[in-house]
Amino acid sequence: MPLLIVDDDEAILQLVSIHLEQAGYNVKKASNAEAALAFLQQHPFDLAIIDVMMPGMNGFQLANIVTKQYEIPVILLTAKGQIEDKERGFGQGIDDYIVKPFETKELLFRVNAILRRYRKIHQAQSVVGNVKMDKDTWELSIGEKQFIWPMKELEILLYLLQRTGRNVSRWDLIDEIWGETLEQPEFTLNTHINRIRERLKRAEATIEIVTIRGFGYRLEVKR
Amino acid sequence: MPLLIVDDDEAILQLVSIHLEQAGYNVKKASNAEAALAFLQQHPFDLAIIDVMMPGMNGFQLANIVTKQYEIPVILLTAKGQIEDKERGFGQGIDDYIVKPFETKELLFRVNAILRRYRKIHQAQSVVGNVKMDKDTWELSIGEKQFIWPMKELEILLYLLQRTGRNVSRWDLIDEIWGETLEQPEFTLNTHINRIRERLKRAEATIEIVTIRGFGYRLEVKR
DNA sequence: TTTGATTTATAAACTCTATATAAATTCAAA
DNA sequence: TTTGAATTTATATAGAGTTTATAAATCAAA
Repeated sequence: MPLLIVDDDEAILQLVSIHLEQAGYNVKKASNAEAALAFLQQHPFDLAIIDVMMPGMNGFQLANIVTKQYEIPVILLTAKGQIEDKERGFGQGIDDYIVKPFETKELLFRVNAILRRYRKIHQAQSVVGNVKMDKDTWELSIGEKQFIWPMKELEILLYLLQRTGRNVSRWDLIDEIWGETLEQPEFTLNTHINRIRERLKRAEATIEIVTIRGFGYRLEVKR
Repeated sequence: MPLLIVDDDEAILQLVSIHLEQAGYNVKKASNAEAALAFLQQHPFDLAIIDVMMPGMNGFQLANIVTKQYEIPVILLTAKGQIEDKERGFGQGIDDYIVKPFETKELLFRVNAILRRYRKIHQAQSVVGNVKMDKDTWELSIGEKQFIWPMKELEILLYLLQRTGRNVSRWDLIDEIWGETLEQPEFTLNTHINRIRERLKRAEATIEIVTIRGFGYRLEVKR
């Protein structure tokens, strides 16, 4: 899960990212607000950790943009003296504060907590392996990249994603995706499955569609 | 966003205005109440920061006029000994006090907070790539140049800007921009998108509108 | 009269489906 | 166990149909 951490202090950047990466997160580092915004424009993140005190645009301003525009939770890092900042940030979309100096364990704990909470709310996503798909907007990301695929292929992939690890019959799939109206449903489905496989391979997805001969398909996580 | 700061102390005037300008505000300076009133008559302001202790008309009197007559929020700057002044001002439209000496950062926080409260919009600008748009004034700049575009196109662009990197359905867009009343919404939207693209290209914007066939559009930063 | 918004008309692009052909698997018979 | 026909699935390609883009015309408002 991609996180963004923004701090002008290189040491903290390193320290924090090492620990978060160890915990399985994908961490991008920015040493100022401008760099952070650039990252945000390129990739989707699930959470941002932002230092309040920075040269140029400060953490509060950045946090505001992040919460409003990108709608992801934010954790602010604030120095000891500025605890009153808390009041100013809460209720503005800031999800948590951590006062420097802090234990990395504590940070990790909070990150986990927030993401857990947040994911419950935003459960419009199907995630399997390194493939993530948003049911509402059809946004598809594989690894860090976002992809634009033809609709039919997205529909089929979603159907399979939602049944990962289970056998899905050809006819269930055909019924679900097409209803009745298809003259040569068998071959048409073949074609689509074939194309999806190609794309998954090209995108280096960690999932694959396995053929269940005589029955249908099954989506699995590669290992 | 235009702010007015009134103080007889030239040093403070300078210090504060530099910081506020850095934060993206448009700051006008007045060194006494008379000059301040002259400014207020000429230009609309969104907030005034006023020193209590001034030669001639004092800060309280000025603040009263400002809040009553121009109906904008006021922050009073008060020296350490005069904290009892607080009682005098609150309930009169004074929104906040700051005691000298103060951190410019603190002032900035309060300014942001108050403006937010007042106009509910706080991040009045959308910035993506080299495109910047002010939601209040519809000012649009691409690179260094400013542009005047037709309203409909600005509305659509803003909607997309605020959802950069996300897929936006045609119908969300149409609903948002037009509501219901449109006979051929599909084609109308096409036309507008087309024009926006032309203009973005001519202005050498670093963003582009990508088509999500069968769904809608998505605004992205070019690379 | 000029500018912006919408509609209409036409062109272009892309998806989907169908078809053709190849490859793989199954199964039965030798 | 091997072989080969039958069956199922994979892959490649092309045409039909749909969606979107573009250009031009009309309408409305300033």
